[in-house]
Amino acid sequence: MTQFANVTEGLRFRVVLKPGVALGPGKADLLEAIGETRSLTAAAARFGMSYKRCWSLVRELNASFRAALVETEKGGTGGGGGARLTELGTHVLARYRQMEADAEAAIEAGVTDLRALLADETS
Amino acid sequence: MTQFANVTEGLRFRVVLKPGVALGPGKADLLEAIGETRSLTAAAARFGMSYKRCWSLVRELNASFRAALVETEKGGTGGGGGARLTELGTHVLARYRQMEADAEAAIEAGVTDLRALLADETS
DNA sequence: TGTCGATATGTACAGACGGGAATATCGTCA
DNA sequence: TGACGATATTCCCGTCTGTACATATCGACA
Repeated sequence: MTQFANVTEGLRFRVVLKPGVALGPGKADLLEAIGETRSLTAAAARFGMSYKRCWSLVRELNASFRAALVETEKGGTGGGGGARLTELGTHVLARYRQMEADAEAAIEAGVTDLRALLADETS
Repeated sequence: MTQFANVTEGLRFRVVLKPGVALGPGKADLLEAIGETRSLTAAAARFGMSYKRCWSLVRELNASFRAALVETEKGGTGGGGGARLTELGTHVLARYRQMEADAEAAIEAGVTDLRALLADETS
């Protein structure tokens, strides 16, 4: 149960911006989910991720960039708090998605080639 | 000491060919080193990597593809054995390097953009 | 035939990662 | 003003990864 079924056959890669700072599918998906659910708890639940991990990733992201990508509130509105993407967060996410698509297109031929060389399997 | 200084400032990404099979900078560098040193021990030492880890990665690679990427001999010739890249191994390595370059070019603009948004640091 | 140097392999141990649970904090609303 | 629901934070512990150590194996060569 180390890794769930989230890793499908699709191409997954992560961009290392700096030795300690990387942006990959996990964080991107999380940002997206936060933007949609407007809640860390809900976003985490979507992936079966623990709240703690979700919050750790958000903190990491916020600390890595010059401004927060995710803004949170504790008490209040409606339920009792919430989260939302900042403008920067939205921008970063969009950028990543674009890079993802670009890179995928760039190495598509190579991936096809390499996959043909893999050992036979039922997959 | 979990991560050494191997992760430079350059762009590092890994290609996931199949859920369990990934090809990244580590394995590529290792393949390259094996091709040059013709020895698992020497290749491992080059990165300060333990011999066992080196051998595990090689085994993993060989098992993943339809044929071995690295061929080894136990006793004999000169010192007492050795290793070398097969034709397939050479091909796979070359392919990966090409994909690496292509992808890097494709997302270069995005990386530049995102890096400009990182928190200020001495790096 | 015995030595040497490399591959091949298992065992034990240490550290990192992540999960779970418990707890604190906060602000709106009934 | 008290309850609720969400964020925020810490501790404990199991799991996994990889290192270190030890050892087996093998084949050319002196």
